[in-house]
Amino acid sequence: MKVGAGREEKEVFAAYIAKNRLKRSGQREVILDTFLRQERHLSVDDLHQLVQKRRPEIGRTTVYRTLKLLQAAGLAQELALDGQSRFEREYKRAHHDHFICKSCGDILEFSNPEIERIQDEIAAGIGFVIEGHRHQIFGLCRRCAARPPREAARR
Amino acid sequence: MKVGAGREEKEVFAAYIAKNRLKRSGQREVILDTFLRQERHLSVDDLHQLVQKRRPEIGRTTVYRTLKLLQAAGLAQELALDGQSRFEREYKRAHHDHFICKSCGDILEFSNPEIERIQDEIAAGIGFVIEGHRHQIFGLCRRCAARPPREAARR
DNA sequence: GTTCCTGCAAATCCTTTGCAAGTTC
DNA sequence: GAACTTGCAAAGGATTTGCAGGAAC
Repeated sequence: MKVGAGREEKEVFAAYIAKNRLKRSGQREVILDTFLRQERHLSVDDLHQLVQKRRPEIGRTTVYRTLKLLQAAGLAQELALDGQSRFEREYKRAHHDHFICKSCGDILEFSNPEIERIQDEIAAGIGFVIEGHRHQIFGLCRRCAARPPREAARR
Repeated sequence: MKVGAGREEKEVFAAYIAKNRLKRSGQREVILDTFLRQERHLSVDDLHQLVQKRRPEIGRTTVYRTLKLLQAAGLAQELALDGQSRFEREYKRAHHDHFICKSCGDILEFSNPEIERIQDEIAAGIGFVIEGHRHQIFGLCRRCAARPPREAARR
């Protein structure tokens, strides 16, 4: 991640806090900063663990709650997977969908304007007003597909 | 649903039972029959309630377990939504994806070969082997979109 | 008889909520 | 000091599992 990146997002968060008459707190600062330093798609637990390395006393509940704020502020986006949700940065990022490797759990992004266009077209055809969508493709990533029947990694 | 429909599926289920040395049971029969009579996308609870009208003593657990069998036999497909799963008939039905109305909960189906083709193309490009996908579009169905800000119906 | 099924209650898993104590403004 | 936050424990909701009793083969 680029040096200095995240500054803008921190300002957005500060503005969100101010606008909604909420309060700043050390926990929120650490959670946001930790979140911004990651490129991966983090589960709440992933983030909580990273946060605890810096401030062991911060609880999982606070991570859940802060993530809700980040979503409301447009900084984080939830990726609703099967068992648990994962979160990724959203600020100034273009819309995209995901490939999810069932073997190693890796998540790859993709986007295609043509698919979006067709979706809109079909929706318009039936009078459906789109508010959001979830397009996830499951399977094996290149590496896992290459590694034959061996056993699956984590997950 | 057409008269007599479901017969084929019952045969498929019987074959599945036999092949796997499982046993037939009244519960399974009623659950399958009830499932086949529905066109909607049923939650486990929906199905359980319908089943109980015919055989009040059948428990939810058995419905869960039978639904797993139906999936394994290729007769039912799970639609993994946010809070709870819903199930739809799968046997000899073409692949399709869903529009889900956030207001009335209605689920509409759609399919587009072009989207599937593009997906395959992108996957091939990154060496990803597709095993399945979930493509759900949320928003408001025609009727709910027409009915302005009034309050939302069920969920 | 053996093996499979069933229903209940209990257990899981992830996420949310109640609450008393601690912070921020 | 009022209003918001926090962390813990408890609550929730959907789904699964342990188990003893009951069917099917």
